[in-house]
Amino acid sequence: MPLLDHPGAKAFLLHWGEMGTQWGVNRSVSQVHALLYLSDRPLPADEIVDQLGLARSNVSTALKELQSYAIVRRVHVEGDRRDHFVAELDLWEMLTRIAAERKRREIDPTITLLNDLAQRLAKDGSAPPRVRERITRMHEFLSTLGNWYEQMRVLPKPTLIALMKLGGKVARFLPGGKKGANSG
Amino acid sequence: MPLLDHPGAKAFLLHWGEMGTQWGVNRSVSQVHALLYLSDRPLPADEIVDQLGLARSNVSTALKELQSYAIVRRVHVEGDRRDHFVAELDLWEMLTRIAAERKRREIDPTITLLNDLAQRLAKDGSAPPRVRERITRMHEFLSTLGNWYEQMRVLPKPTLIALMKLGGKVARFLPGGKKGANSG
DNA sequence: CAATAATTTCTGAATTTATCGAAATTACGG
DNA sequence: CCGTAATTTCGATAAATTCAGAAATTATTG
Repeated sequence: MPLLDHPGAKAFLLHWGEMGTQWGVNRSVSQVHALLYLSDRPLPADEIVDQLGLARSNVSTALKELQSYAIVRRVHVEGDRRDHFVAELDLWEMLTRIAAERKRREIDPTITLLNDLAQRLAKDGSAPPRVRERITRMHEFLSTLGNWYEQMRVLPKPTLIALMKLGGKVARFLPGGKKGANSG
Repeated sequence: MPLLDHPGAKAFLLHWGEMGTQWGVNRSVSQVHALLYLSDRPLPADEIVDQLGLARSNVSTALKELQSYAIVRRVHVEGDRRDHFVAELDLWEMLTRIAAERKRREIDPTITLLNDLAQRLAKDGSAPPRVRERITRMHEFLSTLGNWYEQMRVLPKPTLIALMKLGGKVARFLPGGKKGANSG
């Protein structure tokens, strides 16, 4: 029985698809992801086509995109020569992989560009001072964020989760921090 | 002299525009933002039109959108009856405002939907168990992230900056944390 | 409060992006 | 290897978005 016969499953899938479009991911890609996320078994492309009513080629492209984010992977199913696909089910893992890939695709090239521009502007006497200053600031800001991200990225997942659970309380540990530092 | 006569300024602006499209913001909006960010004075809409070569109506819409994120604001310029606009120049402030607005527009409604679905599925005996479990998990995950965000949001900006500068070292303060906890 | 400047809203054209179906390619089983 | 199933690539079309210009609205000045 098709997963999407269930209204809850369908509602989730439709919403997830819209969500994708708002974040610059095309609807087919996020719908395929939603379907695999809800599925209790690896699905072959054909079945995704049937359930979502998309063209075969479209599903192929979507699967490739999802694999490039490493949040879907190909698995072999005994006795079936078709490829099957499963979604990453650990949501924390899913989030960090998406973050990693978006940084790689979008943030890193931006930092590189800003770095070039900032260096060029520093030597260019004719550059409007404000432009130099603002681009330099933006470069510093994104670099700082990038460095922070790199440091978080390498922490073990349980550590990250613990930090998140700690929430605002982390501030207690800062030098001039709020009352009650280190005491709990 | 038009700001964009400078090649560095122009390169920044074009890149920023593309960046926007990849994150679900339309190019005009992010270009207007980039221009205001680089400008050393408040600009009236007309001047944005001239410098970017966009239609007046577009600029109007873009400014409205940027104001809805609270990263651009209208200012009055002595002796000129036209509205003028300036961008938020504190980049940390800019980031937190964008984050706040995107959460409000996209994440919060998703959590609401997932909450409804999870509740409904819990009572629906006919629901496929995997669907129930996965939707519930997603709901818990996003709620946890949302709660974390709320706690971070209310911290004073200097505290947030200090935490970011601390980077991976925050992990030292966790109960079973890495070597050297609390000793610095 | 009338005249006009400034701004916003609306509509349709142009461009871009998403999606499809056919054709080509690749992988597999006999 | 040959035939067939499975998958991907590619050109064409549909859908959606962006954008300009006209019309309507709002604000400001004298």
